Amino acid sequence: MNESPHSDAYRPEPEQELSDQERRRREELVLLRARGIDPYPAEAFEVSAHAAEILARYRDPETGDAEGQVPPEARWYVSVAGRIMSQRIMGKAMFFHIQDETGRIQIYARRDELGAEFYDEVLKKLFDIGDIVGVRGWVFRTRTGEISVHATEVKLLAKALRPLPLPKEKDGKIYHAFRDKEQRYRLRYVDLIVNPHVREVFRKRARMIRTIRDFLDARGYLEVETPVLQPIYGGATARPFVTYHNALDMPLYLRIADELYLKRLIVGGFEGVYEIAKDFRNEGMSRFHNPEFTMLELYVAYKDYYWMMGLVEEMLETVALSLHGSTRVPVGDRWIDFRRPWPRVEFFTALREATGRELYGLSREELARVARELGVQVEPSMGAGKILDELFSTFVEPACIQPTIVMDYPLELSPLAKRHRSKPGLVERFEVICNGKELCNAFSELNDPIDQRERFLEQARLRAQGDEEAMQIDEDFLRALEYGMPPTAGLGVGIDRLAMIMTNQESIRDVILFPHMKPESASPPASASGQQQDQEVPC
RNA sequence: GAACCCGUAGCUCAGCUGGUAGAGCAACGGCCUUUUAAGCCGUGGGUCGCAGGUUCGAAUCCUGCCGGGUUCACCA
Repeated sequence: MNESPHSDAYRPEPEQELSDQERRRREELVLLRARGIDPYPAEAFEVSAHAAEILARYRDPETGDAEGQVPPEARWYVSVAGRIMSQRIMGKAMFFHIQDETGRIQIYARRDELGAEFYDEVLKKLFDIGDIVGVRGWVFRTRTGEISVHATEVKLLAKALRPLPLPKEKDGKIYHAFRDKEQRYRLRYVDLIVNPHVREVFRKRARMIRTIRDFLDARGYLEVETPVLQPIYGGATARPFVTYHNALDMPLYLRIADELYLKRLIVGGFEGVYEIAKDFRNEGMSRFHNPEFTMLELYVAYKDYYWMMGLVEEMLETVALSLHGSTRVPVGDRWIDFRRPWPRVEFFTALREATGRELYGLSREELARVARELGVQVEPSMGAGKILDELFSTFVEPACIQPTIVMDYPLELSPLAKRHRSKPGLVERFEVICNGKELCNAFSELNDPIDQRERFLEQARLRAQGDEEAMQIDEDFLRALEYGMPPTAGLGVGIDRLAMIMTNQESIRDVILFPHMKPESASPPASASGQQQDQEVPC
């Protein structure tokens, strides 16, 4: 790796900046080396067992008797590695816990077995909570019943120079937990070390995605990768991040959706394609929004949105069963039940039930008047679609806690969806609303190239009127449609929001390992205001 | 982008109608060979987010800035 110039913000300051605990740990490095102990040894440490495995296997009362009752030749010797998480030193013997990926196991170490000098001068004085060690020894059960490893060797594998914000625990209750959100998100590695439930959230998230992938693969759909850098962004209404390609001397956009590329693949003859990937939207941040977020998009040829409803129901029910062993998922102080089938309600019916007003067929002016009567602010720039969208998210969405399929959206809101087969002014589109938020969005895809061009032109008109989020005309996509796309059903699922529900987390930051944060220290890189940065970046 | 709340030791927090900082855990020294929020005795550690202002005196009051949280707006 190159030597790169540190910015002032990140250059570590010498001694004075360090806390007393950090200074002491750095001094210990010197003392360790003086004794011939490398605090960062190169060689591998062979691990023969993990904490959870030891606890599980030794639970057997036949082998789980107190030390001394298992003859030496019958002992189970193990080699474990992990981070020291607690220490109790009692003169000539000590206990400590180490934590590996699976959990914690207690270690018992005695001076008369490890050597007086090593025990007194190294283990007691130079090993700290947070250090990573390897331990060899045999498994036994202590007088108080805790399954532990009786150490015959303790080896330092990596010295920790910073103290851990360690919570205390008694009778299952956690004291002084590390819970400052800013610190937890910025120092996610520390969060993961000291907060086991955080590790569990991300294991569940991984299992969720694995389940979805297996579900789609089992049906023969092809997982693909499409461009993140796009010359024209499309597939959703949102403001993009702009970047710059130096060699081509042109701006590029980070994708806001995969949709238009995946449909090109359907034109190309694949009959089912999906992508689970990051999209990027240059919008505000909140506990439901991160600038980069994960989306599943799926397109299946020769299907329509009715078929897709069934698929989504089955897929999310499968996810719930996989993670919870039940279709019922705890979210906050209630349960969400993904058991099929879910209620289905038409967009305008839902609005009518929520507001007591019939809005289907009303003109823009009539909608604006009704909206104002209902206390919803209407800007002059808002079209009919925008007003309906506003009413929907005010009156319908928050009330949908259990998974609900809302179908048949107004045409103006859906420039990529096919016109409804029988209802004028509507499109064959549905959303799954769950826990008061949109979770999925799906249509019978618009495959009429002439109609698609008209929809794009309408978007262009909105854009000309100042709607920054209106879609751009993508001539290449239109060309692809002109070659002919089979009737196709498409689906988008917000993976982060699904993860929030499935892991019972209130903020999207709790299901994204490294959520976006403002820089810690004052000055962001100069010229951050411009989006046409073309400085050479050394790499 | 707006409103409200928050920022004190490594962590969790107290102190805030002004008088130059405290607790528990963590750390350091000592005792302790089955402890587990180990225990007992002793010790150190903070330019109270940053910068200004008011005042004899500011962690405390005022202003601005930085960062975070929540709600709203935009959106998924």
